[in-house]
Amino acid sequence: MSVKRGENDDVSFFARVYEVARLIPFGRVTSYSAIAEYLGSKGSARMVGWAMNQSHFEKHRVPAHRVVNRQGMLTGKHHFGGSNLMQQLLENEGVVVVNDKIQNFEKYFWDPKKEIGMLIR
DNA sequence: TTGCTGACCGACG
DNA sequence: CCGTCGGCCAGCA
Repeated sequence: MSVKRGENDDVSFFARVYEVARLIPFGRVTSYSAIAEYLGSKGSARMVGWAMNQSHFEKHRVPAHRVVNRQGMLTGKHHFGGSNLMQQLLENEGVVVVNDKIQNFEKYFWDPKKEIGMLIR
């Protein structure tokens, strides 16, 4: 009997990523690894990025532009139509981006493990 | 089933 | 500072 990896009782790994991504407040950003760590798979930041890639197929719009890498760099901007749309969206929310990198990243950083934990508490 | 890729991360030299 | 490598796991040929 094969074991299905990445799937849980009701929600798949991807669905969880989308769910967390939608919880990111306006004007806030987080990282792939932060989401991965929140989901219990710290080393699977790549899967979060892959999920973001597939997020465009989701009915509800996922704020993928609020998800960047550990350094606060817009590594996934190339997947937003090929232009600097990702940067435009972030700046529209008050986030300053210079040379594809978020300024004061720690200031805007939204840690799901921490923030959501405070909500449920 | 195997092998490769990928919007990442950390370690190593 | 820079390039390279291993680990992580889902999807695809």
